[in-house]
Amino acid sequence: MADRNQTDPVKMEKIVSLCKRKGFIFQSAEIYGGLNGCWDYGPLGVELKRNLKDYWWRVNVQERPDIVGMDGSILTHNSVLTASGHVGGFTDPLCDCLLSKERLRADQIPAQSGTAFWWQGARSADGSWSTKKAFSMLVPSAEPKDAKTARKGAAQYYSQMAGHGLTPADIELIEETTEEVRDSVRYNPANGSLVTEARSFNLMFKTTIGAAADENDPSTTGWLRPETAQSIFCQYKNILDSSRMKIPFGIAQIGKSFRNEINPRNFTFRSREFEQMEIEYFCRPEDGLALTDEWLERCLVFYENIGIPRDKIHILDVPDGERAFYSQKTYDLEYAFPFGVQELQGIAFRTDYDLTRHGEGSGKPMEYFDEASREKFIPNVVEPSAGCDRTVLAVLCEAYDEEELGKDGKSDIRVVMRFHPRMAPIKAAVFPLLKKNPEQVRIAHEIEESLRPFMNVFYDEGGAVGRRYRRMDEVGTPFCITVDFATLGEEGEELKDTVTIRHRDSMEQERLPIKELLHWLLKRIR
RNA sequence: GCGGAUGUAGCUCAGUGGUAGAGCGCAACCUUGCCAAGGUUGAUGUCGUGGGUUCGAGUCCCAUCAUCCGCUCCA
Repeated sequence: MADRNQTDPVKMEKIVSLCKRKGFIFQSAEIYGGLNGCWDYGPLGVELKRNLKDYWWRVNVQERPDIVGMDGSILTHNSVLTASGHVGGFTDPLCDCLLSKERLRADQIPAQSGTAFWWQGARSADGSWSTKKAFSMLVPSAEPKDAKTARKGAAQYYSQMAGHGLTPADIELIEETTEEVRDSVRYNPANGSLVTEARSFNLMFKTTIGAAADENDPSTTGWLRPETAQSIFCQYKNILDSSRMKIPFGIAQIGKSFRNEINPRNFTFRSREFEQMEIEYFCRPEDGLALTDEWLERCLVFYENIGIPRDKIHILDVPDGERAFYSQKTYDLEYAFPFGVQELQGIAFRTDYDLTRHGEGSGKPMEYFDEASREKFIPNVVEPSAGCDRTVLAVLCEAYDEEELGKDGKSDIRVVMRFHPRMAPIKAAVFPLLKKNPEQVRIAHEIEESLRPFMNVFYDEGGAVGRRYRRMDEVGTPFCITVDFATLGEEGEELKDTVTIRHRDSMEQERLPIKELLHWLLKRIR
């Protein structure tokens, strides 16, 4: 297995560049400077993502009698996320000490009074280094206002100086001023250093519902959902009653979720707005562990079927102490992205935690009555939860390939997106060999029109045919169909009404009658 | 959030205070009987954004936004 920390920034840059150049993924609001953590899918990207979602839905919902789908609202009732623990669990105001870098609870810093020393920056005596970073240090009233005490504030500047081969003795503080402060909570009691502004660490997007809503009134507070799971839990009873499902059964959902990530990173991998593909599979408590393993296997098969081989998925059996407290078993499925090994999806046995919380929060019964055993119990749940955008990104990374095709001593690098045909945004391209030949053009258009109702096809007649093949390689089109002189019957009656099919991966060609094309393609792209 | 770097055409980048550039790509035409870069012509720039210094700023200064790398964080 490859080193977990191995990265390939150059490859990642090439993928990001190709995504923009060919219309897969753009930065959101790019013309206004970009919106941090948000991305837009272009014409090819949306086809790719739709292919992924459609295939996932087909495999996990339509082809299974024991799973049904739903599509919940994104705006979420305050009580739902209060009951789930999302609202109360993580809203402490936190700040960072500028000196020690430790993280402090802002509401637990005692008010202090004393003299604050301010500097607008620092420089070395010989002028070889300087910084204009402002810094402040509090000397509490109880201590003598000794310049040496205050000077320790220069420690803030030490780490930067060290990089320039300087020692603290060389430092010269710029524009030292003092200020008497009373009952301030902006200083770390442990070392006197200024702390950053307190920030709330709730990662959810809060909003108000209703035009006259009050931001501080809990009854009009709403949230953009941080996961799709909660609406499944909330509707579990309605779905059970209306669909006549019996345990074990699952509810699937694909949809947008939102997290106000502190630090979006790595292209679309960590976005503030993202799409999830989740299943909550309800079962008897004693079946949860075995089902978790079953789902692990199913998920691995799914990834194989979208072009990510089994040996590229790292299975992390999350150990005790690192799992969420309510989970008895969690697998993280990871993929070696060019920026490191990162989580694609989780499979968690969440016990009866969620339904119990919503039962308590709503006061509504969540029990299931099992006719066979005459038992009443709160179903347990196994949750395979995949990130849709992350999977698209993994598919892109896995597909990206460069092939050396040097000829006559000249270097020629072919960039190919080796998508599985069922994921490819464009399934087939149709070319006339020569655009000046009206018959070839006519037949090529006829083929294009005959395929279009069944798949995304692309017609092109510009430039040499080899160039058109290469353009299709770069966007991962698996098949190119070329109408040539043989199609017209100029090379014998037996080749009349046949075309060449050129394969993206091998660059090899074969001949096929036009009337067999549709069937031939459908078999390969489904 | 912290530290470092970067931001100029669709992409990759050059431009060191004095008229905005190249390669590739793209469009049109020519050429082309099956695997890119042959010929001719052409289009595309708030030099990330906003201030400042200057007679003059892509270039210097400040702020801001975004991206990348390393920490941190990820209920």
